Amino acid sequence: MSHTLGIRQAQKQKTRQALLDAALGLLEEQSLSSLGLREVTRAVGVAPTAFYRHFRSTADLGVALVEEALGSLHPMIEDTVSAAGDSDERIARAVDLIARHVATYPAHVRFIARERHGGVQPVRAAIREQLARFAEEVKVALAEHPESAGWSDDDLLMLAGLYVDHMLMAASAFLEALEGSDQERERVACVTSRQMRLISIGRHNWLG
Amino acid sequence: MSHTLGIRQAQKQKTRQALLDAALGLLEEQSLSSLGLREVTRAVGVAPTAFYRHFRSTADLGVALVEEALGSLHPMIEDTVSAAGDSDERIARAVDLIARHVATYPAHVRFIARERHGGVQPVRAAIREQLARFAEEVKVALAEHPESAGWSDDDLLMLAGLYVDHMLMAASAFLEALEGSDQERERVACVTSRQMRLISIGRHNWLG
DNA sequence: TGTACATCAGTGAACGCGCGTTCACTGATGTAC
DNA sequence: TGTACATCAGTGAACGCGCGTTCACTGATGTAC
Repeated sequence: MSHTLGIRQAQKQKTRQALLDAALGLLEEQSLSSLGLREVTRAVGVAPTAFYRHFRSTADLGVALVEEALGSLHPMIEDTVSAAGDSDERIARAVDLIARHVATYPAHVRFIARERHGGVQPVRAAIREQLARFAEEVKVALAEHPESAGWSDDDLLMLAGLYVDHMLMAASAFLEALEGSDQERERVACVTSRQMRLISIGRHNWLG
Repeated sequence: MSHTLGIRQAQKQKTRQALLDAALGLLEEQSLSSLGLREVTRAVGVAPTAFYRHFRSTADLGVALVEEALGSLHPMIEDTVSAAGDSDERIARAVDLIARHVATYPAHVRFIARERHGGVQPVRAAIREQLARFAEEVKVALAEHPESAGWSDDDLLMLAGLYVDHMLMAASAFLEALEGSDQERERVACVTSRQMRLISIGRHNWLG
């Protein structure tokens, strides 16, 4: 039988998650450096002092949110880059996955886009570290492709970095279009596809 | 003879600029949505109420900062994209210009990177608008190149958008490396150059 | 040039308010026997 | 199973503080004659 959390631990985790969720909601309309501890506890319905049982500060909560937000991206990235099919099929699949992810976790995407260059140093550092790990993973996946024959490790990492950055740009563009019309979203998808194709063409003709 | 500002107007402009400069300094370590009006006036040495003679709110000041920060970019972009020489020379020149710009106006670059996706809607809108204007300018400049023969207007705009976004990514990478070693900055320059070359290769083989 | 009045950038006191943090506490849950 | 004690997530009062905004003001600058 599996280890069951005690009632106390389970309740604590539940409150912690409620704080994270409430913070993520509040962060749709402000940035972390202006998020107040009391705002968060008020939204959850606990006393301000309860906050300290879970986080040292809002910056600390922010770092936890980074793990949560970027954790959900890992499987998607794997899917995107290691999918079968020719370039155009892979691009179409990647754009679709990004669009779906943004529609499913808009607050997570907004949080990462906002705080990547935001005013809270530990959060910036956590995001940078996770994105570097992503780039490393993408690099490993790219190395598997037959098109990568003759590519140096350094060049693969350069390309992986370009992919990761561009994926984030695309996600943020989809986010802006989320409350817009279908047509607007279609335009973002179209432009993103063509930009990815251009990068892909650059890749196939690199050193060639 | 040119029109001379009255003493009153001149003094007012001086105070206004001092408020902008002080805000820009304070924004190196926080984001606009947490910047207080009193912080700014304290840094300048005027009464808090003086703020209202120049701006309705810190968001309003932020919009003014967007004009200032992105205004200084205009000539640089013109230079970069319409320069003579072959692709590699143009790329080397562009990377050098970006690195110099970041070293000269680090606070401006940080402000734009931070507030592009920041928590203050009017500021985000102002940045988006200015970047769209940049992309339009870049598109026009690109259309002049002989390599652009046969390109549709839409594809040129797609490419221009990719350039603008990537330029911002590069600027932000240089910014992170600003307080680092020469070696670190050299690495950023090297990776950026190769990414630009890959995009350039994609461009030359587009539809071909 | 001099005078009388208008303008308006910057002042300083006052306000009500929400903030982060401290502290001793409560009472449900966990543990040892 | 029952009892006695330990743990600790969440409470609620209290604190000092800085915030944004209001208001009537001052005095240098500008303007009309």
